[in-house]
Amino acid sequence: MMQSLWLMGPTASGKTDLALELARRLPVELISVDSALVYRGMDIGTAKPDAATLREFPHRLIDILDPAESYSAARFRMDALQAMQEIHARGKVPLLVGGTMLYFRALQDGLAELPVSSPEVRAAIQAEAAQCGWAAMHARLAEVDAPSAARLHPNDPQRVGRALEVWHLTGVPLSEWQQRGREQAAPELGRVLKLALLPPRELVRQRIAQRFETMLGAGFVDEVAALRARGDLRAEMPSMRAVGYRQVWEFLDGAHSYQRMVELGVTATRGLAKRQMTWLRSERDIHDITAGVDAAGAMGLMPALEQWLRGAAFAL
RNA sequence: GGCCAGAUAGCUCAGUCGGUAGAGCAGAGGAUUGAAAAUCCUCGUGUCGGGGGUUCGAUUCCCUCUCUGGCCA
Repeated sequence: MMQSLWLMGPTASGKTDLALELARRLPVELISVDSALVYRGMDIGTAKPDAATLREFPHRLIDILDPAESYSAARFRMDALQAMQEIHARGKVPLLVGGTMLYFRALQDGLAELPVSSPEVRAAIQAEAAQCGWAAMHARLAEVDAPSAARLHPNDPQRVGRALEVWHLTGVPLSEWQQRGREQAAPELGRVLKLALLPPRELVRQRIAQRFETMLGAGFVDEVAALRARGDLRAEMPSMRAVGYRQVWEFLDGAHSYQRMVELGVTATRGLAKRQMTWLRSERDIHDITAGVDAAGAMGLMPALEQWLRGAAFAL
């Protein structure tokens, strides 16, 4: 039976360092669970492990997409399951590490069978909304899919738009698709051991501010400038909406001063960490190992963790 | 030293023709099904700078003090 180790935590919680330490010590192979690390050329602002580290400890699902493309929870689910199978077949244990909680959730609980997004339909809906406003779009949704309209807030263009998109694409309301149930919650997933890193909020806030300065010192602005210079990327793309990238992009547009950009970037990252912690609070069966790492450091924790994993009948 | 303008939520400010005040941002909590580092929802009692006066009642009007800008010496 397949088994896997999951390491979850908000941004700047030390996930990467701990994952690398685990990879050094245990027969695991890494899978990234991160909606921004998938993009090539987005290295500094995503705090991606450097090239040498990635060579020594290959991560699946990093650098698999061009920033002009978009990824999705559903694609992640398929990609991750496949990577896990491959790693398992080699007699290793997949170690999934990351902070994109929707991806973890999709992997664990499955997703309803839904049509893939259509850029054309999506653009049409956007254009329509620009004309009549999202309140009207929400009202329109209520006519064809009352349950979804009731569930979704009129001010949530992303979800209202998606619900309309599903309707246009299939003629079947999103709520009905969802009612038909999620696809099998991946029985092949097997045994899962979830570890969580949840440092105190204040510490995370501090580290985020520090790290943002470090990123800037490492050439973050140049990185975004280079992406911009390609000419085919737009601020609305999922890749360029990533925390930090959006604020630097706006700074390069002249929308705000350098200092203001730093403030906005740090604040946006803190907001991200907050939302990640909200997910984590409702996550079932997680083992909070923060205290262990703090007390002993990743190195010191390892023997205890290794022993515990074996004690938990985890075949390593 | 004189004159003028300010002093209201952690920050930037609005406002009360006198009936003890509200936005944005920040912060906190929550949602989260092919964009998720996204998108959205909820939450605001604060000696309205200190003191005094007028008034039934002052954050609002008057006096005074303190502080901060600016201008003049």
